[in-house]
Amino acid sequence: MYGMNSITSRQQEILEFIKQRRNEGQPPSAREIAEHFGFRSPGTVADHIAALRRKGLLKNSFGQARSAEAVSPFPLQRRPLVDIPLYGVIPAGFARDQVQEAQGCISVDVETLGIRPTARTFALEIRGDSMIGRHILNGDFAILEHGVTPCSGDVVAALIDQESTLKTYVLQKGKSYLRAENPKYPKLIPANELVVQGVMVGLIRKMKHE
Amino acid sequence: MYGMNSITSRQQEILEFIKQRRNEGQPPSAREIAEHFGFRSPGTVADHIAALRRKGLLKNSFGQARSAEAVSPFPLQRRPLVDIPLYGVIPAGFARDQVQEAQGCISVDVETLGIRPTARTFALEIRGDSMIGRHILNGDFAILEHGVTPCSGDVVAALIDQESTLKTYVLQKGKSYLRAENPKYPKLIPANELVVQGVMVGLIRKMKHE
DNA sequence: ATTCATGCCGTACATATGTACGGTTACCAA
DNA sequence: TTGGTAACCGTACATATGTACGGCATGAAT
Repeated sequence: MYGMNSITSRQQEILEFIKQRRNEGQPPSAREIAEHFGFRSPGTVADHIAALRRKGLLKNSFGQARSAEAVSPFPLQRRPLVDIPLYGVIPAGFARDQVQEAQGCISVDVETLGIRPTARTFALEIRGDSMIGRHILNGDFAILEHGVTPCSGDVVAALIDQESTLKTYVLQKGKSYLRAENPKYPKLIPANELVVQGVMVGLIRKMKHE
Repeated sequence: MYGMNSITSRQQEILEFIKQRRNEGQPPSAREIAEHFGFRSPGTVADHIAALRRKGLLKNSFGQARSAEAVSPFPLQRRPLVDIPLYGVIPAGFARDQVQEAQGCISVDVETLGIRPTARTFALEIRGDSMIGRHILNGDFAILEHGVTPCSGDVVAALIDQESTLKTYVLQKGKSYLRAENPKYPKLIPANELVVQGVMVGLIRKMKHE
């Protein structure tokens, strides 16, 4: 006996192909796999699928079209994703079904950010360095959640002068303020009449690297 | 005529269902949609699919199983994802097919991080505050790319004393050093003999928020 | 009243797709 | 040699699945 438990290079190729196609859209059908590798028989693919199943590397439902799914090289390979709409400026009102203003979309798996798919989650590109004291930089993407009551010390997005800005929410002696985390912006703004658009729950930074 | 161009609530429901199922794994078949909504005819689903296509909200290939795909409410709805293995400590050697040591997996869409799917991308959970000067905190996840030659000023992961640490790579007078970005760690380590494991290209932060 | 889109039912059909079965070749091990 | 696995080919067959066609009811617009 040889290669009983380890994966062969051919099987590796096929597994990679399936994973790739899944990420691009649909998992491939058996005949699509056959065509890609030049097989003239769908049975050949079935053999490989069976081998990959035996070795616990692939999962698929019996008789279901395009159901091949790679079992995690990692404990959990594909987790539920959230599609987070990306706004440049937060609109004043949150109309539930008006997502037209979204400028883009960020997809991150839920586990990574520790977010429950609230559907009230959105992203905001940071402008300025007013929150550098909290290590939030210009160009970062803040992940926020709408409809959560902020605690003191939370970073929140609020609408000030038609512009949404990120600030620290401070509760002091029963009064709430917004504080910038940069000595250049020493202002403490009363937050009584302000609309808090969301509480920050995560951050994504893209390093400029050309 | 009424409702010619706008989407009806029923169609909205079906579109949402398709999008949800896509995110969870496979797009649904027509009969699965029918079952979910209590339709007793696949033709009903076909009608809705046709309507959604007419309105440019759905895309699907003719005759292909499970190919329903929502056309972006955003410019691009589902983009290619990268599955980034998450290591606690980077192993000394990078064996191409040994991914067992991965402790988890982060899924982010490529566009967001501006990464080409190099398959040599990995993630690392930050320990310590040695890079606080670059606004990288304890508990952050660094996204790194292996096999890239670092430029001066890049943040890199290097293996020091069996531990991988994040440092700034500095090229000075033809010599290369590693520098911590924290006054508490004022050391400048010669990088000649060091193995640079990867260059940092992105960062993901999860705010502790219970 | 007439027309048209929506929203559904049933049935039927074409094909896309998974799966089974038998055969072939090559390689490795006992 | 004998046995087992891998890796293919061909040809079926069962079913999963998309699609077409005709029909019915409702509500809105003309």
